[in-house]
Amino acid sequence: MNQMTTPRPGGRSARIQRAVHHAVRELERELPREALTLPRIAERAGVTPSTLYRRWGNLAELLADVNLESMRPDKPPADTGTLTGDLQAWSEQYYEELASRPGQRMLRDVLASDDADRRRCCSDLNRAQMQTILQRAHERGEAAPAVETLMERLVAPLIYYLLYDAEAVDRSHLERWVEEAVSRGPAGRPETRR
Amino acid sequence: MNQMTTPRPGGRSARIQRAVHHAVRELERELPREALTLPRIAERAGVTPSTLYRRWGNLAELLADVNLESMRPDKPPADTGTLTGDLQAWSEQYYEELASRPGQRMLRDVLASDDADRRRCCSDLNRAQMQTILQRAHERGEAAPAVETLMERLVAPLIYYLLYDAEAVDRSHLERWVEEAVSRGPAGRPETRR
DNA sequence: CCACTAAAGCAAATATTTTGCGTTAATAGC
DNA sequence: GCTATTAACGCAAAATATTTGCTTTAGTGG
Repeated sequence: MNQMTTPRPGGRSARIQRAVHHAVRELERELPREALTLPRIAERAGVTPSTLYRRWGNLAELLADVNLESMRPDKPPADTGTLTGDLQAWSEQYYEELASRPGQRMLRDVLASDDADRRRCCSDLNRAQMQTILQRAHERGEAAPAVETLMERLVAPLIYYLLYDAEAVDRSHLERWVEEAVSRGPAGRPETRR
Repeated sequence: MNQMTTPRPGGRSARIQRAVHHAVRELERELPREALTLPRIAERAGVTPSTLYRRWGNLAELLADVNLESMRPDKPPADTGTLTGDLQAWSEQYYEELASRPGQRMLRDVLASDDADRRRCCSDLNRAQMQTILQRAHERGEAAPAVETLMERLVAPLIYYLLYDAEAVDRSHLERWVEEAVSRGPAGRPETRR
């Protein structure tokens, strides 16, 4: 059921997968969420609905699959020269992306998925970005917290507010979370090991 | 669309709402999620499906409404005598509740809702629990952090992991989050004001 | 190039959602 | 209390969406 592993990648299946993903992205831009229907997607992709039902099971899983792909970052986080700067830049762009109408929809559609692997994968994308930023800090010789500290102090609050009350967040929140993440808590001094 | 404000609370509407909520809770225990269908709920509640479509719009919003009610705590958090103890107890029971199969479903169904007020309400339930615990700490004369600190350092990481990777959490995580939440970060000393 | 089979297409059978309209019952004004 | 008003419900027909059995197509391995 997971599209990560396309069986028979060498032709029709892959072609259809691309067509369907493309159709979903187009229709997500054109239609309000409640008008997104599986037969409509099938028609746009030039495929019969039963193909989609057989491959993805239902609309929710299809959207989760496509949106997870859309959330995959196309470029590594911006390099601003400092750990704090990198985190600040990352959090701002991440917030912009997920606070938007389509972003909110993506986030919710992915998290609504029944597939635990898919959800974990989504978190791993965030973690990988944090790793990249920490790796750079390390190379510069900056003291840097553990990756889980960044997940708990920056990513988690950010996602929490994006999900429950996106409007309540502003730049000052992001700055505070970044600051508190890099200066680590009293429970542990800043760590340098990657 | 929101059930918080039942129009004509004085009779049939309220009766039907109760019957429907009850039917959903029963069927959630009896059936796997994908078998939960709106006509089935209507039948169990002794109501015609069109009533449900007209009042709630679709299955997702109905489930979100019912599950939000289910998440409303029936009793205040346990009083263990200390702030740390209260937070530890609360986080353990909250984790137990939401890491379970039905808990995971509740959480996702509520957060999948389109209704921003409903989602915010869900967060406010958590915040109110934290407030209660802080209020007690204050009465005992304990130093205590601001409520938002608890939200960011304890509630947010907890929810984040429950959503993305519930199996990755164990008691030691909870203990750490509690500890780091009460000892506040370097960015601000423990606060006493409520 | 052929045999095999996973995946797609097609179409009939089900199930669901939506809608128009008549009916019921809660509420407000008297 | 009694009546007028109207929100919400029930019913049933129509429109959509989903499931399923069977056929066809086209990758893949020999």
